Amino acid sequence: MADLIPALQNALRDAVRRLLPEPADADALEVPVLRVPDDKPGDYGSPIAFGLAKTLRRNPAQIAAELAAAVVPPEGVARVEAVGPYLNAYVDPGAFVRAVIAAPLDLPPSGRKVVVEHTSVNPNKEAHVGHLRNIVLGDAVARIERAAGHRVEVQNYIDDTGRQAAESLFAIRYFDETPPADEKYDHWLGRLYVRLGEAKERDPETIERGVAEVMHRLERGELRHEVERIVRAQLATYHALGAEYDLLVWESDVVAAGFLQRGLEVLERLPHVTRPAEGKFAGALVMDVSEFLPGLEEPQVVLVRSGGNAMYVAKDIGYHLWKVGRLAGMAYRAFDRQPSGHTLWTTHPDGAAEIEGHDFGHAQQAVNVIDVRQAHPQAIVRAALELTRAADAADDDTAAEAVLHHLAYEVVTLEGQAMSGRKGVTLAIDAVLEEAVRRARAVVADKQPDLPAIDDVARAVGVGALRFAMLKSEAKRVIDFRWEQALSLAGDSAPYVQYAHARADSILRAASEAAAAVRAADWDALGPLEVKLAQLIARYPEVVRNAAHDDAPHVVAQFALDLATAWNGYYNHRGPDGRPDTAVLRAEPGLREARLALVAAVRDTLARALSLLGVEAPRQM
RNA sequence: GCGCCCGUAGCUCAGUCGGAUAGAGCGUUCGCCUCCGGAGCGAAAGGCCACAGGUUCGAGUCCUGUCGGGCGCACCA
Repeated sequence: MADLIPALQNALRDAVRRLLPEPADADALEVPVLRVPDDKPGDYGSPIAFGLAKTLRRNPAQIAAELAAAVVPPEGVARVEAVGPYLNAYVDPGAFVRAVIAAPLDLPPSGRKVVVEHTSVNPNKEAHVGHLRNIVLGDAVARIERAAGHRVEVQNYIDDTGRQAAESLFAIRYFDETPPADEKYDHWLGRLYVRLGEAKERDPETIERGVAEVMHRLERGELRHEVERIVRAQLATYHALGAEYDLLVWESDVVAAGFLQRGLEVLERLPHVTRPAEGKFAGALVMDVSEFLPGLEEPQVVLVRSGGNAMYVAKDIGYHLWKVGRLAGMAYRAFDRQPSGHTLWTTHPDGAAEIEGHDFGHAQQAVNVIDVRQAHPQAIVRAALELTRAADAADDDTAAEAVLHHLAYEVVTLEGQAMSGRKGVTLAIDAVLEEAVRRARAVVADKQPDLPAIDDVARAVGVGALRFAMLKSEAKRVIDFRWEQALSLAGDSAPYVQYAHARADSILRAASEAAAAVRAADWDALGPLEVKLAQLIARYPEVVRNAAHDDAPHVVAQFALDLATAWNGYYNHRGPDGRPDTAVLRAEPGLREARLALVAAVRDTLARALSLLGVEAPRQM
């Protein structure tokens, strides 16, 4: 609960003030308050006496005892007592649980806008398990940032002028094949791409010439329609995973909008960006990034080669200057209608500069979900953004604070092997999805054969299990993808949480069906078991804040597991006599209503946490 | 060589930005449906939190070093 802890901190601070020779010293005092371990008495505790022991030069346990005597418990706290050197508070169960249930789950709007870029798969083949982590992570981060009160725009960058797209498109002509009706377009293209790689050994000149020509056509935007076809096929996969986007950003449009040139003009005004007349960088445009990347052997980064060609980072910098509102001049139009009904927009040469109700870019923060191997180039983009911001702040202190957070996630290996598209050590997301849903369906059919919407449930469970497996541990952890582990339906998994949710919902359903004599809740009948559950629910806003601050979905996943575990434990709890003592529906009137309210809060909080991870919470499973 | 990340139970991972006797899942062993969903619950076993110093009343958490593993260090994208 939001205000109980500050109230407790204030009460403790007041007590300290009475104890100190210089009462003013207490004003700035930090009062740590934590939940007490399960085997210790009390609900919230503070180690405040430790810190005071030093300045007072006295035994902390003694100080704790004196503070306990001096403290005036705030509303909602029954009493405060010393437990050794700790100061533990017992909340008043009725008041506490009621307050937790009444507290809003939503965080207030921040007024900040965050652009989350993720997916950004090359438009030349089907997405594989390596991309899976990116998509799921990015999607969850977007949901979490939104829940934290920020305006969020999800961008998916389409590298339509790259070599990979060119190779795939050229392969169609080279092998002169037409896509089969029974194979997804991106899968078919991926196969041609691999075949072309093999054919290069036999016929290098023709292929090299052909690919180069396709690249030029791509740059001129002549093959837009062909690339769009690939992108649409890939989008079907992302949508099946539950991910949606706000805007596709095409590299050819970034270039056509002049962001490369204009970005370079912005950079050239910086003292860090120079054009050496001699030395190894003679004729090139370079940027000194030593301020941001200390310890580099070579602090100069080439932006434009001495031959005049721009490096890729330069394009990326231009793109990012637009993201944070330093450049404008892009055109947009609708691309697709996504499963939720949300329109997916795209940049487009024939689009409109203004779209009613949309203000693309102009973010205060950019989050880039890109694997850790890109850490270097990302740091360079970030350095460029920081440098331009610093330059602006010098003569205009209203310059927006724009920060780039590179969410660097580790790679996914496949059964211990490094993933490699070329070598064919790869696994398509579509195949994994199919298998996940198939396995989930078998379990659902076994456990709940009479379930009405069995296919929907199997999908929710299968996809949920997969997403959860990608999200439950930190991004910087290497994930080795293994079937039985990723699709586990037991233990630390989405189905475990979903099951807890469905169980709560089934109680609430039964209650509403039997709603004959509804009493007013008797909050005072609640006890310590309910407090433990409510304490977890009360953490939710803090969990969202922390997860958003660090762009760390695993924080939410771990919370969902904790809450589900606590709820399952409560549900199965037995009293000293060995009999269940937490029955909800069969509890006495009054207590029953209070418990029902708590169960509803459990269910809603579980559903909310799962939704932040993009995991559905079926009412039955 | 330089830089970043990781080292916690047999395996896979958490650990509330320094607090109480380090927690889960999987696996192993033993229990629990005359009771609201057993995809569940309870219990047992399993740990020099890589190692060595340091800071602190207090270190898995912060600092330094060592060892082991991963990744990155282009006028490539």
